[in-house]
Formats: sequence, structure tokens, C-alpha cells
Amino acid sequence: MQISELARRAGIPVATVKYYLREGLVPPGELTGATRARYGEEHLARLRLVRALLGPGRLSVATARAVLAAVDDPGTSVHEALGAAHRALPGVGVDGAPDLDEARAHLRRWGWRVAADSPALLALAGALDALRTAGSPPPDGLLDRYAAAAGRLGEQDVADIPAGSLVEAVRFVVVNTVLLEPVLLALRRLAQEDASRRRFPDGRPSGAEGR
Amino acid sequence: MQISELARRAGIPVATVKYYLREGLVPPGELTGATRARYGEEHLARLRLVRALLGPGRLSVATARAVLAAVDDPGTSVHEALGAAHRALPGVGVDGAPDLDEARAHLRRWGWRVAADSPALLALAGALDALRTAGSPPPDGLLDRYAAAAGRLGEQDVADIPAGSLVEAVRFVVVNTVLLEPVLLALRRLAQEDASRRRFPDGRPSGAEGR
DNA sequence: TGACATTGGGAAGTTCCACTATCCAACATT
DNA sequence: AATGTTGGATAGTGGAACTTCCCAATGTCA
Repeated sequence: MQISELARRAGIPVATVKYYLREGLVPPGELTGATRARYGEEHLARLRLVRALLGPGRLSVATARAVLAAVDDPGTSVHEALGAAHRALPGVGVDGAPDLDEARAHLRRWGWRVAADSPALLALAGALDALRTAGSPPPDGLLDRYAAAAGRLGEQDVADIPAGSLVEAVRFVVVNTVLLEPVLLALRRLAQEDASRRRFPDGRPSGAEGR
Repeated sequence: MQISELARRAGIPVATVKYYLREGLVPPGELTGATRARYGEEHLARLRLVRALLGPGRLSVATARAVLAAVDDPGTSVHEALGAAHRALPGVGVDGAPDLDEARAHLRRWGWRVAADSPALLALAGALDALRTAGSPPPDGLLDRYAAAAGRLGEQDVADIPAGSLVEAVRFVVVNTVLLEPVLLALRRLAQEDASRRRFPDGRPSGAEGR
């Protein structure tokens, strides 16, 4: 398969495929001459993964490269690879050094143990900080409920990781970490909408929902 | 308070405040002369909210404007306002028209009822689509578990909405919808890290977690 | 009162990002 | 031999989020 067919099958312009090759998101094809290279099914799969990470996954090209590097070089253990993936991912845009202590205290209360420099910890602290400066500190108990739900999810996510091949496990971890986030957020909003409909039946006749 | 003090107290450059004023994210101050305007505490609060939405909330300026419009004009009911906020928010970058039927079938199974054109529904369908084209359809049962967790969260989110003032309710809804998302994602990653540590104790001596 | 700094407002410039377009010489195909 | 495609490189584009610059009007201090 040459680049034009690869691009066509992936549904994106050739110029964009070249761009991804240049950026190192997709490995180069096998050169069969100075102006010819051959690509295989694995290139197509990689391309689709890249598009999923950049689009729905909302990763930047630079972040995607870092995440894919973790996929390509799955260190020595799944736990390590998960750490690498998390480190590559953009937490929340944290400006200064938010108050890590509060976040750490929560974790201790929930019995969660994570690395001292875990990026997710920083992200949590930053997000809590943002809520506070936005003038809406989370109501009492809300955080605990969120933690309970997140705990179940994380537990299941990890339980689902295929134990066999390390490479496969890493790919699974990365894809599930990144691409299930939009799913989770969409589900939460849908649940909110359903709950809101039940709590606020709303007097408006019909079409109240229209724009 | 004049613009320079407003900017200083919010911790951002004056030019940026002017930019937000121009973009309509922050209402204009009260003019006290041709080259003088007065701002109050409510402007400061609004500015902080804007920064939280643009930063940790990851909203674009255009999206933030739409979301804030819902805050400023809280229609006639909380349910409606929540719909407006959801509509303004960026679901997942959905390209074509993904397969809504599958997503709808799931909702029916969970007993959730939402508007036919709910943006979250579109987002869910798009996210599932992305997972599939990325070559990693969610394992059996995973979606149900995610829905169960999301259901509890959405239920609680809605239960927490203050019933008194409509304006206050809308602000609460918007802030909680947008700013709790990073919190939820961070919590999930932390839970994953904790679960992964327990499942993969990992032979590496110490420092395996280092960069 | 006069010198100086600040303000609101607008236009233009900057930086970054994710592409996209154009070129070119080397090939392959007809 | 003519034509078209390719890999590779360089430059250009359009959008987003600021940032800089400028102005006349105005406040403020000496």
C-alpha cells in the first residue's frame, strides 16, 4: 500500500499523513526506492488511533506523540506504562503550585496510594483550586461521592487490562484512559439531563427544550 | 474600582481584561466619564469564573461566551437552563453523523430519557464511534458499569442544585457541569493508579516510577 | 494651572498550532 | 518518451488567544 491508498483508506488527505509522519506520530513506511515506500495494515491502524487521540481524545500533536511513545516503548511493567501514559497526558492546565495538601488529605481518607509526583494529583489539586477561585467550592460530601464512583471505575479499568502481552496491555491502558474520558463525560451529562427532567418536570408546554 | 485594580486583583494583565470585555465575556463597567469606568465585586467574580472556564474548564472563548449567556439569561426553568448549558458546551468533536441508534438503545436499556437532539447523546455516539475506529471497542459490560457510575453522579449533581433562586441554580449547574469534569477525570486516573499499584506490584526495585 | 500618568477603546501585531500547498527530483507506468 | 505519482522538504494558511501600540480624554499631583 502506498501513501495515497493509506490516506484514502484512513479518510484523510495525503498531506496530513505526511505531516503525521514528519511529527513522528506514525512510523515511516518501508522504503522500496528513493521515492517510494510501502505501508501496511499496522500503519492504517496507527493512523486511526492517531486520529482518535487528536479528535475525540482532544490531545495536542505534542501530547499524542508522548502518549504514543509510551505505547511504543512499554517499559518493563504495566504499572510503569500506565504511569508513563498519565505523565504524558495533559492534566489540567495548572498554573502555579496549587495546594497539594488538601488533595493528599482526601486521598489518605479514601485509602488511595499514588506516587508523590503523580500528575493526576496535581490535576486534582488544580481543579479544586479552580472551583474555589471560581467561587463555587464543591458542596460537602460531593467529593467523596465522586471519589467513590471514580474508585469503582478505576478498579474496573485496571481489572480489564489484558494480562497476557505487555504491548497489548499498554495499548489498552492508553486507549481506555484517553478515549473513555469523553464517554464518561457524555454519560454524566446524559444522567444529569435525565435526573433534571425528573426533578424539574417544568411547566412549559412543549418545545421548551428548543433553541 | 478601575480596570487596573480589577486586573491586578484577578491576577491577569489589563490588556486581557480589555479583550474579555470586547468579547463580551465580562459586562462593561459603569461609565463615569469618557475615559473612566467603574467596576465592582461582581466584575471580579465574573472574571474569576471566566478564567476558570477558559483554563481548567478548557472552554474556548466562543464556547465560554455561549455558556455565560445561559448564566445571564436563565430562561424559565432549571431544566431548560441545564439544557442550554449542555447545548453550549463542546461535546466531542463529532465529524459526521455517528450511529445514534446504538447510543439510544443503551439509554433505553438504562431507562434514561433525554431530548432527541441532546448534544450529550451525540457526544456519546461520537465517542463510541471513535473507540471503534481506534480499534478498541469497549469490553462487554464496561459501558454498563460506566453508566451506573455516571447515573449516580448525575443524580447527585441534580439533587445538589439549590432550589431557591433560578439565577443561582443556573450558575451552580454551569460551574458544576464544567468545572467538576476535570475533578472527575483526575479522580479516575488516581483510582487507576492506585488499583494498578495493587494489581501490578511490579518487580522493579525503587524509583521505577521516576521519569 | 500646568506637567504627567492613567484610562477606555480600537486596530494591528504576535505566537502557537494543526494543518495545507507547492516544489523538486526520482521513479513507475503506459 | 510522455505522463503521473511519490517521498521529502519548505513555506504558507487560518484560527485562536492574547499582547502591543496608539489615541484623545481625563484625572491627579505639584
